[in-house]
Amino acid sequence: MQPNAVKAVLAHAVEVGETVRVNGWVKSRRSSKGGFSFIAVNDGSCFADLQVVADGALANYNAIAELGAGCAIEVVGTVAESPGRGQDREIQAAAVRIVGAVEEPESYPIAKKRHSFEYLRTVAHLRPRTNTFGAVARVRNAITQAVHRYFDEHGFLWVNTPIITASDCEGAGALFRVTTLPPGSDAPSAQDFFGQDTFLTVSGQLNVEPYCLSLDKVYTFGPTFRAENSNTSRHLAEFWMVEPEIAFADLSDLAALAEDFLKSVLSDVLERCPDDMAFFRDRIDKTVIERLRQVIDSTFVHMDYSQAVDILERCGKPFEFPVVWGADLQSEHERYLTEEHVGGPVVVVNYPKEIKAFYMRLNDDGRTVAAMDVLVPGVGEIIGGSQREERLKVLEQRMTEAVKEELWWYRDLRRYGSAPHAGFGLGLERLVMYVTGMENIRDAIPFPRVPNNAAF
RNA sequence: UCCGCCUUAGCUCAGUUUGGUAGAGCAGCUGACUGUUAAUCAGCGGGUCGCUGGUUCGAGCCCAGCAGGCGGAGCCA
Repeated sequence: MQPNAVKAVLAHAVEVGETVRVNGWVKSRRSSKGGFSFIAVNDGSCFADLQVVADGALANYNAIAELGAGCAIEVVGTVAESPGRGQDREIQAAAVRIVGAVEEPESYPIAKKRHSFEYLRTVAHLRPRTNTFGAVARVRNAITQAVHRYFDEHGFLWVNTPIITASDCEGAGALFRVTTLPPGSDAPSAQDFFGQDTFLTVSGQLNVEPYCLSLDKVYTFGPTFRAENSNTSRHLAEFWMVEPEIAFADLSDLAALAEDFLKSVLSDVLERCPDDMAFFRDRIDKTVIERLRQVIDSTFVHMDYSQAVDILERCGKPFEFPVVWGADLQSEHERYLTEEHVGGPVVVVNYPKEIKAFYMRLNDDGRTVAAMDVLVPGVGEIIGGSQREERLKVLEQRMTEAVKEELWWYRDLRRYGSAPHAGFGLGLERLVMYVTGMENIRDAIPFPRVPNNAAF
Protein backbone atom coordinates (compact mmCIF):
# COMPACT_ATOMS: atom_id res chain seq x y z
CA MET A 1 0.00 0.00 0.00
CA GLN A 2 1.34 3.42 -0.96
CA PRO A 3 1.65 5.79 1.99
CA ASN A 4 -0.82 8.66 2.25
CA ALA A 5 0.25 12.17 3.15
CA VAL A 6 -1.21 13.65 6.32
CA LYS A 7 -2.29 16.56 4.15
CA ALA A 8 -4.38 14.27 1.94
CA VAL A 9 -6.14 12.67 4.89
CA LEU A 10 -6.94 16.00 6.54
CA ALA A 11 -8.08 17.51 3.22
CA HIS A 12 -10.67 14.72 2.90
CA ALA A 13 -8.89 13.28 -0.14
CA VAL A 14 -9.56 9.89 1.49
CA GLU A 15 -13.07 8.78 2.41
CA VAL A 16 -14.09 7.91 5.96
CA GLY A 17 -13.80 4.17 6.46
CA GLU A 18 -10.97 3.71 3.97
CA THR A 19 -7.73 2.14 5.06
CA VAL A 20 -4.59 4.27 4.82
CA ARG A 21 -0.91 4.04 5.65
CA VAL A 22 0.72 7.13 7.09
CA ASN A 23 4.42 7.65 7.90
CA GLY A 24 5.69 10.43 10.10
CA TRP A 25 7.22 11.65 13.32
CA VAL A 26 5.45 11.83 16.66
CA LYS A 27 4.77 15.36 17.88
CA SER A 28 3.15 14.26 21.13
CA ARG A 29 1.38 11.33 22.77
CA ARG A 30 -1.40 11.58 25.32
CA SER A 31 -2.40 8.38 27.00
CA SER A 32 -5.38 7.28 28.93
CA LYS A 33 -3.97 4.44 30.97
CA GLY A 34 -7.16 2.45 30.95
CA GLY A 35 -7.87 2.51 27.28
CA PHE A 36 -5.93 4.13 24.49
CA SER A 37 -3.48 6.76 23.33
CA PHE A 38 -3.72 9.78 21.08
CA ILE A 39 -0.66 10.22 18.89
CA ALA A 40 -0.12 13.48 16.99
CA VAL A 41 1.85 12.64 13.84
CA ASN A 42 3.49 15.11 11.47
CA ASP A 43 4.98 14.23 8.10
CA GLY A 44 5.80 17.72 6.84
CA SER A 45 3.16 17.64 4.11
CA CYS A 46 1.22 20.36 5.91
CA PHE A 47 1.29 22.37 9.10
CA ALA A 48 -1.29 20.28 10.96
CA ASP A 49 -0.60 17.02 12.75
CA LEU A 50 -2.73 13.94 12.19
CA GLN A 51 -4.36 12.45 15.28
CA VAL A 52 -3.92 8.70 15.49
CA VAL A 53 -6.00 6.79 18.03
CA ALA A 54 -4.22 3.65 19.23
CA ASP A 55 -6.36 1.21 21.17
CA GLY A 56 -5.04 -0.67 24.17
CA ALA A 57 -5.89 -3.93 22.43
CA LEU A 58 -3.06 -3.48 19.89
CA ALA A 59 -0.41 -6.16 20.30
CA ASN A 60 2.46 -3.73 20.90
CA TYR A 61 0.42 -1.27 22.97
CA ASN A 62 2.99 -1.19 25.78
CA ALA A 63 5.58 0.12 23.35
CA ILE A 64 3.08 2.54 21.78
CA ALA A 65 2.28 3.97 25.20
CA GLU A 66 5.97 4.85 25.54
CA LEU A 67 6.20 6.79 22.27
CA GLY A 68 7.42 10.34 22.68
CA ALA A 69 8.26 13.37 20.58
CA GLY A 70 10.51 12.57 17.65
CA CYS A 71 9.80 8.86 17.20
CA ALA A 72 9.36 7.74 13.58
CA ILE A 73 6.29 5.56 13.11
CA GLU A 74 4.23 3.89 10.42
CA VAL A 75 0.49 3.76 11.01
CA VAL A 76 -2.01 1.61 9.17
CA GLY A 77 -5.64 2.25 10.03
CA THR A 78 -9.00 3.54 8.92
CA VAL A 79 -9.99 7.14 8.42
CA ALA A 80 -12.70 8.22 10.88
CA GLU A 81 -14.68 11.29 11.81
CA SER A 82 -13.07 12.76 14.92
CA PRO A 83 -15.33 13.57 17.84
CA GLY A 84 -12.58 15.75 19.34
CA ARG A 85 -12.38 19.50 18.88
CA GLY A 86 -9.02 20.02 17.23
CA GLN A 87 -9.69 18.19 13.97
CA ASP A 88 -12.51 16.64 11.95
CA ARG A 89 -10.65 13.54 10.77
CA GLU A 90 -8.43 11.05 12.57
CA ILE A 91 -7.04 7.56 12.12
CA GLN A 92 -8.20 4.56 14.09
CA ALA A 93 -5.00 2.55 14.11
CA ALA A 94 -5.03 -1.12 13.19
CA ALA A 95 -1.25 -1.24 13.53
CA VAL A 96 1.43 1.17 14.72
CA ARG A 97 4.94 0.15 13.76
CA ILE A 98 7.76 1.89 15.57
CA VAL A 99 10.24 2.57 12.78
CA GLY A 100 12.75 4.58 14.80
CA ALA A 101 12.58 5.23 18.53
CA VAL A 102 14.18 8.18 20.32
CA GLU A 103 17.16 7.36 22.50
CA GLU A 104 17.20 9.13 25.87
CA PRO A 105 13.93 11.08 25.60
CA GLU A 106 15.10 13.47 28.30
CA SER A 107 17.91 14.83 26.15
CA TYR A 108 16.09 14.72 22.77
CA PRO A 109 16.96 18.22 21.54
CA ILE A 110 13.43 19.01 20.34
CA ALA A 111 11.53 18.46 23.56
CA LYS A 112 7.79 19.04 23.64
CA LYS A 113 8.12 22.64 24.80
CA ARG A 114 8.98 26.09 23.51
CA HIS A 115 12.54 26.58 22.32
CA SER A 116 14.40 29.77 21.51
CA PHE A 117 15.42 30.26 17.88
CA GLU A 118 18.94 30.84 19.12
CA TYR A 119 19.02 27.38 20.67
CA LEU A 120 17.41 25.76 17.64
CA ARG A 121 20.25 27.08 15.46
CA THR A 122 22.59 24.84 17.47
CA VAL A 123 20.47 21.83 16.47
CA ALA A 124 19.83 22.85 12.87
CA HIS A 125 19.64 19.18 11.82
CA LEU A 126 16.56 18.68 14.01
CA ARG A 127 14.89 22.08 13.96
CA PRO A 128 12.77 21.22 10.88
CA ARG A 129 10.84 18.99 13.30
CA THR A 130 9.42 22.11 14.95
CA ASN A 131 6.25 23.88 13.86
CA THR A 132 8.13 27.06 13.05
CA PHE A 133 10.88 25.60 10.90
CA GLY A 134 8.56 23.21 9.13
CA ALA A 135 6.44 26.22 8.21
CA VAL A 136 9.49 28.24 7.14
CA ALA A 137 10.62 25.35 4.91
CA ARG A 138 7.21 25.08 3.23
CA VAL A 139 6.89 28.83 2.74
CA ARG A 140 10.44 29.11 1.41
CA ASN A 141 9.61 26.34 -1.06
CA ALA A 142 6.36 28.08 -2.03
CA ILE A 143 8.30 31.29 -2.67
CA THR A 144 10.89 29.62 -4.89
CA GLN A 145 8.18 27.79 -6.83
CA ALA A 146 6.26 31.05 -7.22
CA VAL A 147 9.41 32.77 -8.51
CA HIS A 148 9.92 30.16 -11.21
CA ARG A 149 6.22 30.11 -12.06
CA TYR A 150 6.09 33.88 -12.45
CA PHE A 151 9.05 33.99 -14.77
CA ASP A 152 7.94 30.97 -16.77
CA GLU A 153 4.49 32.48 -17.28
CA HIS A 154 6.01 35.79 -18.36
CA GLY A 155 8.36 34.34 -20.94
CA PHE A 156 11.63 34.47 -18.99
CA LEU A 157 14.34 31.85 -19.47
CA TRP A 158 16.07 30.50 -16.40
CA VAL A 159 19.79 30.73 -17.15
CA ASN A 160 22.16 28.79 -14.92
CA THR A 161 25.13 31.05 -14.36
CA PRO A 162 28.38 29.68 -12.94
CA ILE A 163 29.14 29.38 -9.25
CA ILE A 164 32.88 29.53 -9.81
CA THR A 165 34.07 32.76 -11.36
CA ALA A 166 37.39 34.31 -12.30
CA SER A 167 35.99 37.81 -12.02
CA ASP A 168 36.95 39.67 -8.88
CA CYS A 169 35.95 43.13 -9.95
CA GLU A 170 32.23 43.32 -9.43
CA GLY A 171 32.52 45.42 -6.34
CA ALA A 172 29.77 43.51 -4.60
CA GLY A 173 31.91 42.58 -1.64
CA ALA A 174 34.78 40.33 -0.62
CA LEU A 175 35.13 36.97 -2.35
CA PHE A 176 35.79 33.42 -1.22
CA ARG A 177 38.79 31.97 -2.99
CA VAL A 178 38.44 28.64 -4.78
CA THR A 179 41.66 26.68 -5.02
CA THR A 180 43.07 23.18 -5.11
CA LEU A 181 46.53 24.32 -4.04
CA PRO A 182 47.53 22.88 -0.64
CA PRO A 183 47.08 25.11 2.40
CA GLY A 184 49.99 27.49 2.84
CA SER A 185 51.15 27.03 -0.72
CA ASP A 186 52.90 29.98 -2.29
CA ALA A 187 52.64 28.52 -5.80
CA PRO A 188 51.61 31.04 -8.45
CA SER A 189 47.94 30.98 -9.45
CA ALA A 190 49.05 29.81 -12.93
CA GLN A 191 49.66 26.43 -11.27
CA ASP A 192 46.21 26.32 -9.68
CA PHE A 193 43.38 24.18 -11.06
CA PHE A 194 42.02 26.81 -13.46
CA GLY A 195 45.38 28.38 -14.19
CA GLN A 196 44.25 31.63 -12.59
CA ASP A 197 42.66 32.95 -9.42
CA THR A 198 39.07 31.82 -9.01
CA PHE A 199 36.30 32.63 -6.55
CA LEU A 200 32.75 31.82 -5.57
CA THR A 201 30.35 34.11 -7.38
CA VAL A 202 28.88 37.16 -5.66
CA SER A 203 26.24 37.62 -8.35
CA GLY A 204 25.16 36.02 -11.60
CA GLN A 205 24.47 39.39 -13.18
CA LEU A 206 27.53 39.79 -15.39
CA ASN A 207 27.03 36.29 -16.76
CA VAL A 208 23.32 36.64 -17.31
CA GLU A 209 23.68 39.87 -19.31
CA PRO A 210 25.03 38.08 -22.42
CA TYR A 211 21.96 35.85 -22.39
CA CYS A 212 19.73 38.88 -21.91
CA LEU A 213 21.35 40.51 -24.96
CA SER A 214 20.59 37.39 -27.00
CA LEU A 215 17.35 35.99 -25.62
CA ASP A 216 15.79 39.08 -24.02
CA LYS A 217 13.95 38.12 -20.84
CA VAL A 218 16.12 35.92 -18.62
CA TYR A 219 16.85 35.34 -14.96
CA THR A 220 19.33 33.56 -12.80
CA PHE A 221 18.45 32.06 -9.43
CA GLY A 222 21.03 30.32 -7.32
CA PRO A 223 23.41 30.56 -4.39
CA THR A 224 25.78 33.50 -4.10
CA PHE A 225 28.64 34.09 -1.69
CA ARG A 226 30.02 37.10 0.12
CA ALA A 227 33.08 36.86 2.34
CA GLU A 228 32.20 40.09 4.16
CA ASN A 229 32.65 39.89 7.92
CA SER A 230 29.04 40.88 8.44
CA ASN A 231 27.48 39.99 11.77
CA THR A 232 23.87 41.08 11.51
CA SER A 233 20.43 39.54 11.42
CA ARG A 234 20.14 40.48 7.72
CA HIS A 235 23.37 39.06 6.20
CA LEU A 236 24.60 35.60 5.25
CA ALA A 237 27.88 34.50 3.71
CA GLU A 238 25.91 32.13 1.46
CA PHE A 239 22.50 33.21 0.24
CA TRP A 240 20.20 32.70 -2.71
CA MET A 241 19.55 35.48 -5.16
CA VAL A 242 16.94 35.98 -7.88
CA GLU A 243 18.28 38.16 -10.71
CA PRO A 244 16.07 38.92 -13.72
CA GLU A 245 17.49 40.88 -16.63
CA ILE A 246 15.36 42.40 -19.41
CA ALA A 247 16.43 43.88 -22.75
CA PHE A 248 14.99 46.88 -24.62
CA ALA A 249 13.99 48.14 -21.20
CA ASP A 250 14.80 51.09 -18.98
CA LEU A 251 14.67 51.74 -15.26
CA SER A 252 10.94 52.38 -15.15
CA ASP A 253 10.29 49.09 -16.95
CA LEU A 254 12.47 47.41 -14.34
CA ALA A 255 10.66 49.04 -11.42
CA ALA A 256 7.34 47.94 -12.91
CA LEU A 257 8.67 44.38 -13.22
CA ALA A 258 9.90 44.39 -9.61
CA GLU A 259 6.52 45.56 -8.34
CA ASP A 260 4.47 43.12 -10.40
CA PHE A 261 6.83 40.28 -9.56
CA LEU A 262 6.78 40.92 -5.80
CA LYS A 263 2.99 41.22 -5.67
CA SER A 264 2.55 38.05 -7.70
CA VAL A 265 4.87 36.01 -5.51
CA LEU A 266 3.25 37.30 -2.32
CA SER A 267 -0.29 36.51 -3.39
CA ASP A 268 0.80 33.11 -4.66
CA VAL A 269 2.25 32.24 -1.24
CA LEU A 270 -0.81 33.52 0.64
CA GLU A 271 -2.98 31.35 -1.55
CA ARG A 272 -0.87 28.20 -1.33
CA CYS A 273 0.23 28.27 2.33
CA PRO A 274 -2.80 29.48 4.31
CA ASP A 275 -2.14 27.26 7.34
CA ASP A 276 1.54 28.13 7.58
CA MET A 277 0.77 31.83 7.17
CA ALA A 278 -1.91 31.63 9.86
CA PHE A 279 0.71 30.17 12.17
CA PHE A 280 3.13 33.02 11.44
CA ARG A 281 0.33 35.50 12.09
CA ASP A 282 -0.64 33.86 15.39
CA ARG A 283 2.79 33.10 16.78
CA ILE A 284 5.47 35.17 15.04
CA ASP A 285 4.10 38.47 13.76
CA LYS A 286 0.46 39.46 14.15
CA THR A 287 0.57 41.78 11.15
CA VAL A 288 2.18 39.55 8.48
CA ILE A 289 -0.86 38.64 6.43
CA GLU A 290 -2.40 42.08 6.64
CA ARG A 291 0.94 43.63 5.71
CA LEU A 292 1.38 41.38 2.67
CA ARG A 293 -2.17 42.07 1.53
CA GLN A 294 -1.52 45.80 1.76
CA VAL A 295 1.54 45.41 -0.45
CA ILE A 296 -0.44 43.38 -2.98
CA ASP A 297 -3.17 46.03 -3.11
CA SER A 298 -0.86 49.05 -3.04
CA THR A 299 0.94 51.00 -5.70
CA PHE A 300 4.61 51.26 -4.81
CA VAL A 301 5.68 54.80 -4.00
CA HIS A 302 8.53 56.01 -6.21
CA MET A 303 10.94 58.78 -5.31
CA ASP A 304 14.20 60.14 -6.56
CA TYR A 305 17.22 59.79 -4.33
CA SER A 306 17.31 63.60 -4.27
CA GLN A 307 13.69 63.73 -3.08
CA ALA A 308 14.48 61.15 -0.43
CA VAL A 309 17.33 63.31 0.84
CA ASP A 310 14.94 66.30 0.94
CA ILE A 311 12.35 64.36 2.92
CA LEU A 312 14.95 63.13 5.39
CA GLU A 313 16.41 66.62 5.85
CA ARG A 314 13.01 68.14 6.53
CA CYS A 315 11.48 65.45 8.71
CA GLY A 316 13.12 66.85 11.82
CA LYS A 317 14.03 63.42 13.09
CA PRO A 318 17.44 63.22 14.74
CA PHE A 319 19.51 60.67 12.81
CA GLU A 320 22.77 59.21 13.99
CA PHE A 321 24.26 59.74 10.54
CA PRO A 322 23.89 63.06 8.74
CA VAL A 323 21.78 63.26 5.61
CA VAL A 324 23.81 64.78 2.78
CA TRP A 325 23.38 64.54 -0.96
CA GLY A 326 26.12 62.27 -2.26
CA ALA A 327 26.26 59.90 0.69
CA ASP A 328 24.51 56.55 0.63
CA LEU A 329 21.29 56.24 2.62
CA GLN A 330 21.92 54.60 6.00
CA SER A 331 19.74 51.84 7.45
CA GLU A 332 18.03 54.35 9.74
CA HIS A 333 17.22 56.57 6.75
CA GLU A 334 15.81 53.71 4.71
CA ARG A 335 13.75 52.53 7.63
CA TYR A 336 12.30 56.00 8.16
CA LEU A 337 11.32 56.25 4.51
CA THR A 338 9.63 52.87 4.25
CA GLU A 339 8.27 52.48 7.78
CA GLU A 340 7.32 56.01 8.81
CA HIS A 341 7.15 58.33 5.82
CA VAL A 342 5.41 55.92 3.44
CA GLY A 343 4.33 52.97 5.57
CA GLY A 344 4.90 50.50 2.74
CA PRO A 345 7.28 49.60 -0.07
CA VAL A 346 9.30 52.44 -1.57
CA VAL A 347 11.29 52.49 -4.78
CA VAL A 348 14.19 54.95 -4.55
CA VAL A 349 15.77 55.75 -7.93
CA ASN A 350 18.61 57.75 -9.47
CA TYR A 351 21.47 57.59 -6.97
CA PRO A 352 24.70 59.61 -7.17
CA LYS A 353 27.07 57.81 -9.52
CA GLU A 354 29.95 57.89 -7.02
CA ILE A 355 28.24 55.46 -4.65
CA LYS A 356 27.09 52.96 -7.27
CA ALA A 357 28.73 50.32 -9.47
CA PHE A 358 30.42 50.99 -12.81
CA TYR A 359 27.85 49.10 -14.89
CA MET A 360 24.91 51.31 -13.90
CA ARG A 361 23.70 53.64 -16.63
CA LEU A 362 24.73 57.28 -16.34
CA ASN A 363 21.76 59.65 -16.40
CA ASP A 364 21.65 62.76 -18.59
CA ASP A 365 22.39 64.98 -15.59
CA GLY A 366 25.87 63.46 -15.53
CA ARG A 367 25.89 63.01 -11.78
CA THR A 368 23.36 60.25 -11.09
CA VAL A 369 22.89 56.71 -12.38
CA ALA A 370 19.72 54.79 -13.21
CA ALA A 371 19.80 52.64 -10.08
CA MET A 372 16.94 51.63 -7.84
CA ASP A 373 16.45 50.11 -4.41
CA VAL A 374 13.15 48.65 -3.23
CA LEU A 375 12.76 49.18 0.51
CA VAL A 376 10.17 47.36 2.61
CA PRO A 377 9.19 47.80 6.27
CA GLY A 378 10.97 45.51 8.69
CA VAL A 379 13.65 44.29 6.34
CA GLY A 380 14.91 47.41 4.58
CA GLU A 381 16.51 46.87 1.20
CA ILE A 382 15.03 43.77 -0.41
CA ILE A 383 15.81 44.53 -4.06
CA GLY A 384 18.69 46.40 -5.66
CA GLY A 385 18.87 46.95 -9.39
CA SER A 386 19.71 49.26 -12.25
CA GLN A 387 19.52 49.99 -15.91
CA ARG A 388 22.88 48.88 -17.30
CA GLU A 389 25.24 51.16 -19.22
CA GLU A 390 24.80 50.06 -22.83
CA ARG A 391 27.06 52.77 -24.36
CA LEU A 392 30.62 51.45 -24.73
CA LYS A 393 32.38 54.79 -24.36
CA VAL A 394 30.47 55.77 -21.22
CA LEU A 395 30.93 52.31 -19.73
CA GLU A 396 34.67 52.36 -20.32
CA GLN A 397 34.99 55.75 -18.66
CA ARG A 398 33.72 54.20 -15.46
CA MET A 399 36.01 51.15 -15.60
CA THR A 400 39.59 50.92 -14.39
CA GLU A 401 42.19 49.54 -16.80
CA ALA A 402 42.25 46.22 -14.95
CA VAL A 403 38.49 45.87 -15.11
CA LYS A 404 38.46 46.76 -18.79
CA GLU A 405 40.96 44.04 -19.50
CA GLU A 406 39.27 41.38 -17.43
CA LEU A 407 35.78 42.16 -18.70
CA TRP A 408 36.70 42.33 -22.38
CA TRP A 409 33.74 40.05 -23.15
CA TYR A 410 31.38 42.25 -21.16
CA ARG A 411 32.50 45.25 -23.23
CA ASP A 412 32.02 43.17 -26.40
CA LEU A 413 28.30 43.11 -25.67
CA ARG A 414 28.32 46.91 -26.16
CA ARG A 415 30.03 46.55 -29.54
CA TYR A 416 27.83 43.91 -31.13
CA GLY A 417 24.14 44.76 -31.08
CA SER A 418 24.08 46.62 -27.79
CA ALA A 419 20.63 47.49 -26.43
CA PRO A 420 19.25 49.18 -23.34
CA HIS A 421 18.72 46.61 -20.63
CA ALA A 422 18.13 46.45 -16.90
CA GLY A 423 18.03 43.98 -14.06
CA PHE A 424 17.72 43.59 -10.31
CA GLY A 425 18.76 41.26 -7.53
CA LEU A 426 16.42 40.03 -4.84
CA GLY A 427 17.74 38.26 -1.76
CA LEU A 428 15.62 35.15 -1.29
CA GLU A 429 16.20 34.93 2.46
CA ARG A 430 15.18 38.55 2.93
CA LEU A 431 11.97 37.80 1.09
CA VAL A 432 11.44 34.75 3.31
CA MET A 433 11.89 37.00 6.35
CA TYR A 434 9.46 39.53 4.99
CA VAL A 435 6.82 36.92 4.17
CA THR A 436 7.08 34.95 7.42
CA GLY A 437 7.86 37.74 9.87
CA MET A 438 10.93 35.85 11.09
CA GLU A 439 13.38 38.41 12.41
CA ASN A 440 16.73 36.69 11.86
CA ILE A 441 17.99 35.72 8.42
CA ARG A 442 19.69 32.68 9.96
CA ASP A 443 16.21 31.27 10.47
CA ALA A 444 15.19 31.83 6.84
CA ILE A 445 17.63 29.29 5.35
CA PRO A 446 18.06 25.64 6.40
CA PHE A 447 21.75 25.75 7.25
CA PRO A 448 23.01 29.33 7.60
CA ARG A 449 26.61 30.22 6.82
CA VAL A 450 27.90 33.21 8.76
CA PRO A 451 31.38 34.34 9.85
CA ASN A 452 32.93 31.78 12.17
CA ASN A 453 30.16 29.24 11.71
CA ALA A 454 29.71 26.68 8.95
CA ALA A 455 28.31 23.97 11.23
CA PHE A 456 26.15 21.25 9.71
C1' U B 1 35.44 44.96 11.65
C1' C B 2 33.42 48.42 15.65
C1' C B 3 30.09 49.21 20.11
C1' G B 4 27.01 46.87 23.85
C1' C B 5 24.96 42.68 26.40
C1' C B 6 25.09 37.48 27.51
C1' U B 7 27.28 32.23 28.76
C1' U B 8 24.33 28.36 35.78
C1' A B 9 20.03 21.27 35.01
C1' G B 10 17.96 18.58 28.33
C1' C B 11 15.63 23.92 27.42
C1' U B 12 14.28 29.10 29.45
C1' C B 13 16.07 31.65 33.46
C1' A B 14 16.81 33.32 39.00
C1' G B 15 21.04 33.37 42.27
C1' U B 16 26.40 38.06 41.42
C1' U B 17 24.67 44.09 45.15
C1' U B 18 26.56 41.95 51.04
C1' G B 19 32.32 35.50 48.42
C1' G B 20 30.68 30.18 52.71
C1' U B 21 30.47 24.33 46.67
C1' A B 22 23.05 25.99 43.86
C1' G B 23 16.94 27.09 42.89
C1' A B 24 12.26 27.64 39.81
C1' G B 25 9.34 26.69 35.43
C1' C B 26 9.10 23.64 31.26
C1' A B 27 10.82 18.95 29.31
C1' G B 28 11.89 13.73 31.10
C1' C B 29 10.60 9.52 34.31
C1' U B 30 6.81 7.00 37.73
C1' G B 31 1.70 6.80 39.18
C1' A B 32 -3.76 8.44 38.71
C1' C B 33 -7.56 9.51 34.91
C1' U B 34 -12.47 5.73 28.93
C1' G B 35 -11.52 11.09 24.02
C1' U B 36 -7.33 13.96 24.76
C1' U B 37 -5.31 17.99 21.70
C1' A B 38 -0.29 23.86 25.57
C1' A B 39 -4.27 17.58 28.58
C1' U B 40 -4.91 17.68 34.00
C1' C B 41 -3.37 15.98 39.05
C1' A B 42 0.47 13.73 42.51
C1' G B 43 5.50 12.28 43.12
C1' C B 44 10.84 11.49 41.52
C1' G B 45 15.61 11.91 39.33
C1' G B 46 18.82 15.50 37.10
C1' G B 47 24.38 20.58 37.69
C1' U B 48 33.18 19.86 36.14
C1' C B 49 27.85 27.33 37.30
C1' G B 50 31.73 28.58 28.93
C1' C B 51 37.38 27.82 29.12
C1' U B 52 42.27 29.24 31.26
C1' G B 53 44.72 31.72 34.94
C1' G B 54 44.67 35.11 39.33
C1' U B 55 43.01 37.18 44.35
C1' U B 56 41.20 34.61 48.88
C1' C B 57 41.17 30.13 54.42
C1' G B 58 37.14 29.69 50.81
C1' A B 59 34.89 31.89 44.05
C1' G B 60 28.72 30.61 40.23
C1' C B 61 29.65 35.50 42.60
C1' C B 62 35.73 39.63 42.58
C1' C B 63 40.03 40.47 38.64
C1' A B 64 42.52 39.33 33.75
C1' G B 65 42.72 36.82 29.16
C1' C B 66 40.38 33.69 25.59
C1' A B 67 36.24 31.33 23.09
C1' G B 68 31.21 31.20 21.64
C1' G B 69 26.29 33.44 21.23
C1' C B 70 22.88 37.61 20.70
C1' G B 71 21.54 42.85 19.59
C1' G B 72 22.96 47.32 16.98
C1' A B 73 26.33 49.71 13.26
C1' G B 74 29.24 49.41 8.68
C1' C B 75 29.13 46.52 3.93
C1' C B 76 25.06 44.89 1.05
C1' A B 77 20.69 41.15 -1.11
